[in-house]
Amino acid sequence: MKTVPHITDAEWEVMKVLWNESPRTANDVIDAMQERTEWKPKTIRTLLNRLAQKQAISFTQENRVYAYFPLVSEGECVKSETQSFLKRIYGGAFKPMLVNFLKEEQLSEEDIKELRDMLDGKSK
Amino acid sequence: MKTVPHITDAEWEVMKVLWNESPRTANDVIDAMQERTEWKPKTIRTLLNRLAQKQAISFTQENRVYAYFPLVSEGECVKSETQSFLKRIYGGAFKPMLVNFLKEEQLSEEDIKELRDMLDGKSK
DNA sequence: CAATGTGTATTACAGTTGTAATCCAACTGA
DNA sequence: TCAGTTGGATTACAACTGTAATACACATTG
Repeated sequence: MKTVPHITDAEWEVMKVLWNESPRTANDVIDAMQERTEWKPKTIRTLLNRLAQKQAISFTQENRVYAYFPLVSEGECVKSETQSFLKRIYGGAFKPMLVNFLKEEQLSEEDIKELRDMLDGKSK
Repeated sequence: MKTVPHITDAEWEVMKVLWNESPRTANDVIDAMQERTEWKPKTIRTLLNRLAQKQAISFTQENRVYAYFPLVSEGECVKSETQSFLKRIYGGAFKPMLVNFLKEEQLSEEDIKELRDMLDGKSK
């Protein structure tokens, strides 16, 4: 099973941009990021570098410009982060978390219906 | 709404011990921890100190010995950590996460039944 | 009372993370 | 050709984390 590198909070924002569309040049990423954050361009370049170092992304070079693209899928990362979250908070057990969430969160009538349909799909 | 301090991975293990039973002396905590981790006693004391500093726990003094107890409940912390997790991974939306989980995770027939019952309880 | 043990307080130290600034090489326009 | 601009590489730096070790103060024992 492929292990995905650990992606930090700040890095995650950059990944989202690349998952959304790629390849993108550093400047494209910077533009996209500045619609959602206050980060300076230099900061975003740092994050791109770190992500490339840890092989979460890579790039192709076109003249002097790099175009970045993800090496790991959003699904993989979500799964991996979820696993460690679950492990930390709930000792790894999935159902207790669900139970807790369902207790705590407010869901619309449609949400509930949708979830129930999914459960129906799961049961044989 | 009360804000809980951020509790790190390592600190979380200590909190679990105190949530499980408190107050406990440092040595009690250390004993309990050593059943589950390899951490040195000094390490655990450091974690207790840091937790006390950030007011996640406090202590009473009995002669020269401290007895520690949580200042924040497990529920609060779970909720708070879950919020930031959700925000980071799913942009804060709860249902997409559930949908994803239900797709990914394998649940027993009883689990599914239990969840369905909970959903029934939620819908008016 | 002196040495030893024990519990707490202080200090250590490297790796990670957030958040950039500076340096350098190449391109571009005058 | 020279200076400014621009993209990338290197460096910065403090806070937070994991993981302790050392120092200190009080208590106990011989």
